Amino acid sequence: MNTRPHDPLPKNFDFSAAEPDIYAAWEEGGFFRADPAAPGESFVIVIPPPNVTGNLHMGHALDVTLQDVLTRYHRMKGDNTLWLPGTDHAGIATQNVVEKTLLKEGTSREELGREKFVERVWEWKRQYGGNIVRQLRRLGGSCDWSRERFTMDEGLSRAVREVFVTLHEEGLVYRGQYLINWCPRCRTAVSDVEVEHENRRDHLYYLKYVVEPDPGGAASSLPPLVVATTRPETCFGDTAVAVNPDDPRFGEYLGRRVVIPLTGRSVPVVADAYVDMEFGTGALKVTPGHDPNDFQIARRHDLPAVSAIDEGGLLTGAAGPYRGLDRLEARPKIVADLERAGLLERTDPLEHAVGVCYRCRSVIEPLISLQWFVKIGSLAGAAREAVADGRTALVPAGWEKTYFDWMDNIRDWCVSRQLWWGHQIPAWYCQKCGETIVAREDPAGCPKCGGTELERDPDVLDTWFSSGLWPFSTLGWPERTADLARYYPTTVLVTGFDIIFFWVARMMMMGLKFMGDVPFRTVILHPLVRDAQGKKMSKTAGNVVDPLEVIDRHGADAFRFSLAVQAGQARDLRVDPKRVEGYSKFVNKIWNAARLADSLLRGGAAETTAAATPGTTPAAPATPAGPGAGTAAGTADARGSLPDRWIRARLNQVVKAVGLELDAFHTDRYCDQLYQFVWYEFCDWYLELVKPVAYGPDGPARRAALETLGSSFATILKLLHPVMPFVTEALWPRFAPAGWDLSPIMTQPFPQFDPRALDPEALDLIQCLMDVTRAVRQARSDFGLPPGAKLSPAVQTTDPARRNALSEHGPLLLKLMGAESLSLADDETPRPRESAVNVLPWGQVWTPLAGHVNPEAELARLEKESQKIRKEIAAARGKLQNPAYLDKAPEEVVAETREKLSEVERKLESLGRALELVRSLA
RNA sequence: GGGCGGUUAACUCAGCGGCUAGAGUGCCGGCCUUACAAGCCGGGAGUCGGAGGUUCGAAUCCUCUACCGCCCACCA
Repeated sequence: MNTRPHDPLPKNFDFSAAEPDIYAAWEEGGFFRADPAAPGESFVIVIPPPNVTGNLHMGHALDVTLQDVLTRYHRMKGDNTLWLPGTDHAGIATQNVVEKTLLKEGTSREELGREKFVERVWEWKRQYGGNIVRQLRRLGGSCDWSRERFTMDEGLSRAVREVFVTLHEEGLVYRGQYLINWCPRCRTAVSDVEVEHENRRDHLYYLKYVVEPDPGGAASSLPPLVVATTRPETCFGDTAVAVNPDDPRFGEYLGRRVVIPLTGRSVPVVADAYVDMEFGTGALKVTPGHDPNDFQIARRHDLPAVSAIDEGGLLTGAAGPYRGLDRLEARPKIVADLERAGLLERTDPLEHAVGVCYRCRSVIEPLISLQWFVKIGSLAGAAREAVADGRTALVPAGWEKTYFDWMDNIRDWCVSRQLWWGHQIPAWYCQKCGETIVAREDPAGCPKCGGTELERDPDVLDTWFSSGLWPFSTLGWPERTADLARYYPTTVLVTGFDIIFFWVARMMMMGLKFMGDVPFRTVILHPLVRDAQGKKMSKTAGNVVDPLEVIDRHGADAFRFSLAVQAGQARDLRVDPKRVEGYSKFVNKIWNAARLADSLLRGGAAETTAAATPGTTPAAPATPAGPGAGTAAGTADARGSLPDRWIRARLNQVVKAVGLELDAFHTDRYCDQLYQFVWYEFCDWYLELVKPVAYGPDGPARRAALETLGSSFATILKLLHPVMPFVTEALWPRFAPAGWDLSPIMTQPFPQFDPRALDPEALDLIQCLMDVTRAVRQARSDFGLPPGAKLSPAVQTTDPARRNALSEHGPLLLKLMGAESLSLADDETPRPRESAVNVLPWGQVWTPLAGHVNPEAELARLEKESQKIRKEIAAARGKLQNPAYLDKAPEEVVAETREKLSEVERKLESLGRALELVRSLA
């Protein structure tokens, strides 16, 4: 069993066939499961629970990808890693969905009754609730499914009840009659954050309130009081007209009564400083039952509240003949009637914001209602403090201000909802004595009067009440479980910034209150997903890109990579299928590099060339350690060939860099660095450098090279695994180290930086080989040398190390630059007459042009280059002649400038010689 | 009304006090070189939104300003 696959890799990665099998193997292997008893530092993420009825959208995909990258990284690092998944019951949203299907069936929740309806929702949940969870698996999410939770499962419901009762005991939960936000469509109260404001073009109506005769019965000589309002239909709820006490225009009206138009009812004129003299007419109709400001004014003046609009959004009996009309339909009728009665002075256009329900977009109706509230002051204060003092960090930190502003201006949280789907409020009312009982266990009787006729509060709690407990309720609270002890506080929360108030803030409050500690150390607020044009994705706009379709088309790895590489500090992330396609090429690149490496390691050439030599001993397996392990010292031979030394040194640098990026949660830079390195260094240079050796005769040198090839590719796969779990897992069996025990790559240790494995010499010399190769390629391209032209370039340099490297790797270079021979020259060597010159900091490259010479063109080229260099010299000299610069700039910077200056001066000198020669030809 | 973000190559973005401002895509020219044409090689391309200021040095920090976007908000 413990054998490597021997068959050649297929030409392409068949991700659609491989992904499900790989995922199933991970899951069956139990590799996602966390063990609180295991050693290691804890790394914990709780998933932002998607709605049970939901389908995977781009926002989830981004969220899950980022969490999975971090989770896989920390798991490989050896941390005790838990990623806890689950779903949210999503009160209104879910209830709406089920109600819609009932409607199609020709019935309704009212017809079914509460019990049957709730049972229907559970049924729905059982049937479709698994959808979203299956879809998370398609993305490769390595969640610990054994710990999957649902906000309405038994344990979490207990936690909700415990929290509610405790808060009630402490006086932090109360019930009362206040003006709240009401959605007439959902027929429930909603909290402040659930109201969104939309700017609308509307009208300001000027209504005449006729002054009532004074108590003596004499008709008033005062003209009618004109009041401006956007909502004439609420006038039936007016209980006063208010003016500013300092407003000289209305002094005579104070204390008088005015008649509400269309009603005959009269109300007092009161003075209140709230009234803005500048706005409208300076007189404000006071409607305490339907406006938050008016509600406040009414409290100050002890005015009654009249409800003119009911919970269905219909006008009440207070509206007389208009009773039963919808508030929005009533307005034009009322305006017409006012006009007819001569009580409408005029109408002005006005743009203002109206509140709408964030779920159904209906206009929110403020009305007075008996609801449950959470007293928020102390909770918000603690939550604010925890971010202010750094116990929890928001990333990017710019969000802190938003968070503080919200916490500072927060009002009590209305938590009761007139829904059936959710956690029913644990409150009972004694029908005999009216006592309210809030209890952990269902009460049998009234503790006050002993009455047994109790009625339970029909309302349920705001969905966000239970999600606010998510970081500890999912770990078993209020039980003192091993999970809770080990995994709370969680390490990082990854979510979109759109739910800072809804969710993040509430978790902060609840975590601090009930666990005595913050729920997470870091909150990563990632961008919101937009379409390719930057527009919000929405069903109505028709620009929704389905993540599952993208995965079907390009594979999960390419999709994940495209999300992770774009998830920087910006606020928008544009999902463009073309871009995903671009990264699918990267997956293909990796696959093909693997094909090459694999075929070489298996002892033959690629299968596209000659057949593999039968019986050849497979290459020595890769070493398990990271790059360069144990090779810091020793002779050149012991360190291996120059390309070997170089790739190990580079890989070591990359290991360090990407580790730092991931530790700082910069998945974008982690991805970008790997992309650059794998494609433009490993594939474009290293693999090309290895080929001649690998295809050459067998021997110690070849074997050493193959060993480096195998181990470095294995390292690359491990580095890529967090973001590209599938393709790396699929390839792993080919590159796993000796003693391979069938354990998957996801359980391998993440490569570690080796501070001893630096090799600046190798980096420098390979750079030199690259420079020469590029110079010759450039000359070939610039002068249009035919593809078959035989070139015999020369490199002029006196640097012994470089001369050495060039002569040693001459044959190798010839292939890369398509030349016939390469010769070395020194300062004494005369330059061949017909040749292109590339000036490098340490020498020149001469490429003979063999009849393709065009001295004028080259002259122009060299002159252009010398212009550029002159400018650089001037800049560097200017700096070094500036005493302020020498005085104030850091030493390293000055040293760099000096070095730079001598380099460009050398270059210019060298260029000067070249120019001279070309001029003599031209 | 208050706050936040963006403005860098044709497009999408990175860089956020010091290398000649980068990458991907696109574009132009040349290659079917035996891992990959989903590829290779070479190339052109930007007064870093505008105006001031701080600094030896600014795309980067400060002030003002223009446009685009987002969030919060009890002027009816």
